[in-house]
Amino acid sequence: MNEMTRQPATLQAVADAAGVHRSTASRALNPDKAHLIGPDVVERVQAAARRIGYQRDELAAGLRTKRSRLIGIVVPDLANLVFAPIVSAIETVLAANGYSALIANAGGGVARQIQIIDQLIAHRVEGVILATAQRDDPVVTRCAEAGVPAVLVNRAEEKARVSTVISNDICGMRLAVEHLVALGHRRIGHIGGPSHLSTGALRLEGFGKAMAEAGLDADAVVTAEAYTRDAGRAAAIELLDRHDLTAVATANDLLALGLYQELRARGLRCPDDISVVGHNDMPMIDMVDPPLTTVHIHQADMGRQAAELLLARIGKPETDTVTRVIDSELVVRGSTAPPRG
Amino acid sequence: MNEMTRQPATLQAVADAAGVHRSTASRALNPDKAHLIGPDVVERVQAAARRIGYQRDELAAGLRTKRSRLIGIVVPDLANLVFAPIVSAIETVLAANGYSALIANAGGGVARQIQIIDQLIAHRVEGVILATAQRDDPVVTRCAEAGVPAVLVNRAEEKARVSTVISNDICGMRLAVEHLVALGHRRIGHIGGPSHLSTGALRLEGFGKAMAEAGLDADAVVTAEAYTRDAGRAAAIELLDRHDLTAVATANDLLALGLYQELRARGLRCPDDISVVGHNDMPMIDMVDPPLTTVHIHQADMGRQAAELLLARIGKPETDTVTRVIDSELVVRGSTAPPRG
DNA sequence: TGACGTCGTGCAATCGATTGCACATACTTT
DNA sequence: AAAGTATGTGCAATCGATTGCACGACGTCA
Repeated sequence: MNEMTRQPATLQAVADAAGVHRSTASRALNPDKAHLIGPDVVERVQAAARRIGYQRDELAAGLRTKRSRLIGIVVPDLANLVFAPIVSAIETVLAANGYSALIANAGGGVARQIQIIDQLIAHRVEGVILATAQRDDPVVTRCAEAGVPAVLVNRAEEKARVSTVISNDICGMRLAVEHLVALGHRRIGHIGGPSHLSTGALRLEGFGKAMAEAGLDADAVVTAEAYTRDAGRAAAIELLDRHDLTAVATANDLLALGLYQELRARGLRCPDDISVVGHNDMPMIDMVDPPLTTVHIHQADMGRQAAELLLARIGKPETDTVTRVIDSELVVRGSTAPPRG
Repeated sequence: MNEMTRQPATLQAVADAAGVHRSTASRALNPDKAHLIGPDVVERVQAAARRIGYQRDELAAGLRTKRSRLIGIVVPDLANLVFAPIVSAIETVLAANGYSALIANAGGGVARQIQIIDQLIAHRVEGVILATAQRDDPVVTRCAEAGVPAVLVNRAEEKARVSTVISNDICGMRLAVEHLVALGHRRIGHIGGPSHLSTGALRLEGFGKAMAEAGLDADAVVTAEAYTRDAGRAAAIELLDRHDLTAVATANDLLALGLYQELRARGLRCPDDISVVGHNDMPMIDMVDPPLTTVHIHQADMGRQAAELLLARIGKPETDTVTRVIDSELVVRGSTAPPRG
């Protein structure tokens, strides 16, 4: 019950307390090497370690072993609800495997992102998970240069240079359109996400394909500047000014909320006047008014798989890069109904 | 343009490239010590560093300097929307000061939390920010033992051992009650948070005081097991079964949502039959049906201040512990109205 | 009894950067 | 011109843990 509060106990202190050399103590404390040491000594060292409250210094150990047990996670914005479940799931998997998560907001532009990734590299992260990927992402390039394994989640690059876990964006948007068509809608518009993001591009593609299959025109399309309510509303204004629609499929729930606001401002009612379908099924979106019909993506599952992919890669660097596409599902709530008349 | 991808450049390599000793290179690259070195040499070293793509190894540097430039953040659940803005703000401040955030989910019990904090300590975090504090928290004790500066955010301990940033829980709840009283409500109930959390205890206290000041009985009180929708609904069932109320003030928005569900199940309408006030004003809560009247707490501000407090403490360890109480504000939306009849 | 394994432990180098100290050079000062 | 003072660099120890190698002790077998 010593007062070990001032100077954290070092391995040398344990060794002294147990009357052995510090290398012996090191081995005794390492499950993988403990068999090299006599059982009685192992016991003695472990007892000493417990007694003086020894805690291994990951920093020092990492210097020698080149293993920081740190994984970097980069998200566009932690406060964005879409990413919370993904990050949470990633962290859980990492923790279960003895890794800690170094999480960074990458709000700003690409320059800032590079800066962030360099910061992570400086901490010798063993790998990174990026939720920020653009269709051609300089950050991925930077990771490759630095030899840091990277995995993409939620957003993909145009050509898959690294392992990636995304939802089936094309298929998801198809579900949305098919649902609207089945309800009897013909004049269907689309509020798309930024085109430099895979989600924006692929969901737009899915929209086009599904509309064509239904024999409908897909010309009522406006692209939002960002995945925000405000950008959604701005896009909605443009879309509604230019087209006479009975339904809109949006690339993202926040965009749908922006559309909600504009509908309300125009005195239009959802779903009576216009049906709306979102995308992502972010937390709480089931509580909005009206409850949003949306495409549910398995965020926790994506996060988990991304983490597992990265850990596998770290364990076996020559592993092939794979792209996992997670199917999404339509969740019908109150924002869609047959068109009037 | 060398292929530096395999072995990351070391300081020694920079020194060699610049034709100086590595200690000189170290100083030339450190803004605080660069003045010790000749301007021309500094220039030469920096050029060399740039040329071979040198990146300082925080791990190795930290070993010597005892500065990891890492801050631990512990939250109950990253996927919980209440914490997202707080964590996001913390991370932003840390990044601006050259620190990185090591974030951990502390879902499980106290044992798991201790394990997590030990993991953080093993990474030699220079400080931790805890959003998990119980009224008497063993994790805080553990930090004190290990000599790691800690700051509490959102939830406080009963006796302030470390600096803390919380919202004015008592006052916030008073605002809620006063609002309901002003509308004409007399029979007002309360769904409280877990009593081992400061938010639960203080908001309950605020409820009692405000009711007393209004000359009303504060006996319609039920405590929820946790801050979740399900626990809120369970508490709502008990509360509604036992009391005939016209309004309920809840300790948390999620609890209010649970109450919403139960009201709907019973065919009661909000605010026509029962008014509801939430607490926290979490993201998106303005979009629920009906839009929730709630007490807005300045989450980003709290996160920012917590981070600043911690950084100040790290810079100057003898700093006094302070408790910052951030005033909250009532946001009136659609879930409150005068009682009928 | 001597050669040879095996097993357990200690020694010392190593990871990469930082820093107190010593030393050499140049520049004042009297 | 000698002594004294900046000024700029190099040397080597240091942070804490890991690990290849060597060495001593013990046991076995011939």
